[in-house]
Amino acid sequence: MKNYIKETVNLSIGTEVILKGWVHVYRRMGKLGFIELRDSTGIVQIVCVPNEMTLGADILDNIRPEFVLSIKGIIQERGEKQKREDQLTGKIEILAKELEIISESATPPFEINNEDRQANEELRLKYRYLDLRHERMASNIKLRHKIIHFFRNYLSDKDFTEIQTPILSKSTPEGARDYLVPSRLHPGQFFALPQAPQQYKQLLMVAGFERYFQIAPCFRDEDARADRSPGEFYQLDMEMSFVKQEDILNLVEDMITSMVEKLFPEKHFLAKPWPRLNYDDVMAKYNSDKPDLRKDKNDPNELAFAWVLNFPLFMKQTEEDMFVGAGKVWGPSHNMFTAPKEEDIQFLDTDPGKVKSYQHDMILNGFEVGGGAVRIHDSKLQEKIWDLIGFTEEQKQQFKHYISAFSYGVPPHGGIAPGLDRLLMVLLGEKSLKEAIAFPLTSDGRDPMMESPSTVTQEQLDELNLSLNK
RNA sequence: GGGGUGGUAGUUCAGCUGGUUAGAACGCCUGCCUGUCACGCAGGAGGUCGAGGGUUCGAGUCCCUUCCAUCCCGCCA
Repeated sequence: MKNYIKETVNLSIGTEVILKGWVHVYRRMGKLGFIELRDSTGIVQIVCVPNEMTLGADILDNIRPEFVLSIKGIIQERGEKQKREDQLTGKIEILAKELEIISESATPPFEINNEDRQANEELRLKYRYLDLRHERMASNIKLRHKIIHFFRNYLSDKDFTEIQTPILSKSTPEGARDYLVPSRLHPGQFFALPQAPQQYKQLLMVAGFERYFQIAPCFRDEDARADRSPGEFYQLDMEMSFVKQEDILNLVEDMITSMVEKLFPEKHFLAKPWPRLNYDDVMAKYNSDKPDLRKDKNDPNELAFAWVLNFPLFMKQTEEDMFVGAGKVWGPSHNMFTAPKEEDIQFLDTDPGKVKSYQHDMILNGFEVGGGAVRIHDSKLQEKIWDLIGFTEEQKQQFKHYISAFSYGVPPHGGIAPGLDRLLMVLLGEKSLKEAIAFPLTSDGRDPMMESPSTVTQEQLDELNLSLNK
């Protein structure tokens, strides 16, 4: 076994340790060698004095950055002039006794130990396994883990059950373009990757789980933006039964607030509790449904969370929108399962544009970091909504499982799905989602490291009954 | 699909109204150095200036074509 570098500060002077890790920086002072050794927990200085070494003194000339080394040595206090108060291990160093090269490294295409000089994004992604060695990137990915860990514990303690829903799913006429997966066993038929586990989580409520969550991958075949990954992204998908909108907002607000206070203690909230704003007011005042409410945009630690409520249930469609039902004026402003406010149901027939919904958006510093709703749990009302947005009988048939399920006792339910990537990006103060994701795609949906997407063999295509037309 | 910006050394970039052998920093290689920590010192290698064509006595620089990157719009219930 090895010792972790962060342990060395807690062990007493004179303790023998075995450290294994990467050469972060190597400085040669004649016969002396100073290695800054890096492992997953930190960096410590190794002092190599040939006279003191029983093994490896002869290889001091051969050491290069990013070599993997094994070092046996003694913890010693640094001389007064050598102490570095700003570093975790700055008061100590390791006097090497034995040194071995475990693995050599080619010269990296960019510098690992210099965060200031950043290579361009495509090069970083091509060598992502090296880019992730940068302290900032590693720290981002570890924080992502801590956030997910916090949410899991928080929700588990509140009787939520984490459930995995299928990745191979069904194409339905929802908002975004689907990723399709051809079925080999059923020629001519396709799975779709889920845009969100929307129907599954509602069916889990029908099943009686009452409280569900999932760290859910979502797939949408749309072009990227700075705050929108191409292809896939992760949401903390949640759904609860027997709740009102108020209950959902309170629970999520407490969860996010607690997480931020624990993991980002330097951050401060512009307002607690979060403001709850009307969609109409927000649009009138800011001309955006996700306004940046910060008072001081130069303060990197200011967090302006807010809820946006009372969205219209429908939006007028232009001909080009054509959500479904060609020629129909109204389309769902969010998703078609969102419940209308009870007091507005009377307007469904006469003035649909007037109907407000139980949609709730969570916004932060100008980003939408989560959205959800209280759902329709009355199948008659659901069918009425579908008629209004112009669903054909054929389209309704694609949801017959859903209507069928809703005939067997449905609890009132609702939920939300905070976007993990985007939330993390804002909390980290990063300008790109890619800084919050271990292996992101480029903006045009490629992976320069794996070189995906890629062509496949004719045999694979034949087996799937696919042919490519030029 | 439309628009903006960019492509020069391994990396990040400079290179003026076209003019000798295309530069800097860091990285890399060699040598020296027993307390460095942005180590230092001395020396060195490294370039199809994205590609193709054109204008010109002469093109990294101007023009055309094309490829690539990146951002925005469309799109994203």
